[in-house]
Amino acid sequence: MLNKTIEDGLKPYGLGEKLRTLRLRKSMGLVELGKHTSLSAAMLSKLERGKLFPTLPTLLRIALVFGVGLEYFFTDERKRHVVAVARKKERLRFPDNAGGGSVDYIFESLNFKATERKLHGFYAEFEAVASEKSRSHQHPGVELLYLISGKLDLTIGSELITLEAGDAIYFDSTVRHSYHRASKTLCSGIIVTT
Amino acid sequence: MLNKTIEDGLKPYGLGEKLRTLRLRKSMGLVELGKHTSLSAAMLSKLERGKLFPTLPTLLRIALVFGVGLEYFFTDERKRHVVAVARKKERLRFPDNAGGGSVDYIFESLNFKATERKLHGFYAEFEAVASEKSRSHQHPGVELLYLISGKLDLTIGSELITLEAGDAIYFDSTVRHSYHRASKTLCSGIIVTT
DNA sequence: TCTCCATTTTCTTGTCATTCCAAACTTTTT
DNA sequence: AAAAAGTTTGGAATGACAAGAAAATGGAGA
Repeated sequence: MLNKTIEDGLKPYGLGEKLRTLRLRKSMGLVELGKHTSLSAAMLSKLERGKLFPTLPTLLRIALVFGVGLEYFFTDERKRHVVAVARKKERLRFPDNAGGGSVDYIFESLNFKATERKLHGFYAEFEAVASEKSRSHQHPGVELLYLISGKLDLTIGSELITLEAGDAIYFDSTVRHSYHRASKTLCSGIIVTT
Repeated sequence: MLNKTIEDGLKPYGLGEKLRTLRLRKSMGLVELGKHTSLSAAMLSKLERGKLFPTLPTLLRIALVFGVGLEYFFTDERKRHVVAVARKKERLRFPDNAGGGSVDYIFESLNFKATERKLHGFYAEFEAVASEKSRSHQHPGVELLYLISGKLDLTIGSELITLEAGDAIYFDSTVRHSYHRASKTLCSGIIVTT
C-alpha cells in the first residue's frame, strides 16, 4: 500500500536495534520486559526485529522502564558527515511577517549532537529588520542572534539592548521581545533558534 | 483503560502544539497539509488538539513535509533567560594556531538546554582563515559554519567544498577536515560547535 | 442576512498493533 | 545424552483505535 513506502522511512531510525540494545544492556529477557511493560513477549520480539511499529503509548511504556525519553528512539547514531550545504540561491525565502523583514531559511532543523542527545534548532538569516515600529514576538526556545551589519535596538522583556555589527546575544525567546533598526542602513544577522 | 494513564505521559511532549506550530509557521491550512500528507484534515485537527495520537508512519508523513526528523516531536523546550551579551570590544582574542588566523570567542561555552539534558557548545567568530596550506583538524562534535565574507575551500574527509559568502555548512567535525582561503580577501564567518 | 472558507464533531470503518498459544531454538540439569 | 527449563519466534484471531466521510460549527467579509 501507500504506507509501504512511508514505513521504509522509519527504518533508518533503527528502532528495533535500539530496543534490543536497551534490553540486552540490562540483560533482560523478553518475558521479563513484558512483565514490566504489560506487553506480550511476542510483540516485543516483533518490535525488535522491525516486523512491527509500536504505537506511541506502547513505546512510552518501554521507554519508562529503561528511563529514557522518546527522543532516544528517534535520534540516530549513524555517522552523518556532511549534512548539508545551503547555498544562498537555493534557499527558501519567507516574509518575516512579525518583524517586517524577510527570512532566509538555511536549515530548517539542525541536529546539534552532544553526548547521546541531540538538540533541534533552525538556523535563519534575516536580511531586513523592521523599519520603525515592530510588533513584539514570543516564541518557544532560545535565540542566538549575531548581528552582521547595521545597528539594532532589541527589547527583551523590559530591558533595552542595542546591538552593533559584530555583537551577539543569547536569550530566552519565550520572553516577549521586539526589535527595530537603530541605523539608517539595513540590519542583517544570523539567528539560531531552538 | 490501562492505556489511559500511559497516554498522560505523552502529553508533556506537546506533540499537538508542535504540529500546529509547524503548520502555522508556514501559514498552511489543515486541508492543504492534508493534501501534502495524504491525510484527512479532520484527523490532523484531532492530532493538533491531542485528541488522537498518530502512528509512526503518519507522524513521519507530516515530518517529511516540514523537513524535520521525528526527534523534533519528542524534544521539548524550556524557558531560559538572557544569558549574555558579548560586545566585540570585550572579547577575548586567541590565535587560531591550527588554522593560522585568529579567533574571537564570543561565547566560550553556551548551554543549549533541551529536555533535561544540556548541550554545551561554544560560539566563535574567526576573522582570518589560513593563508595557503592549513593543517587539518579533528575534534569531537558537530560544526556549523556560516561564511560572512571571502571564499573558502573546505575539505571534509575526501570531499572538497567551496563556500562563498552567505553559504553555510553543517558537518561532523570528528571527521578530519581542513580549510584554506580561496580568495585574496580575508575570510570571516561564524562557527558553532558542540 | 447569506456565502465562503477553515476547523471541529460525530459516526463509521478498516487496519494493524497486540495477544494467545504453539513451535523452534538455546541453554542448563541429571 | 536426553530431558527439562527457559527464551525467542511464527501464525491465526481479535479488538482497539487511527483514519476517513460527511455534516455541523464558527468566523470573516460583502
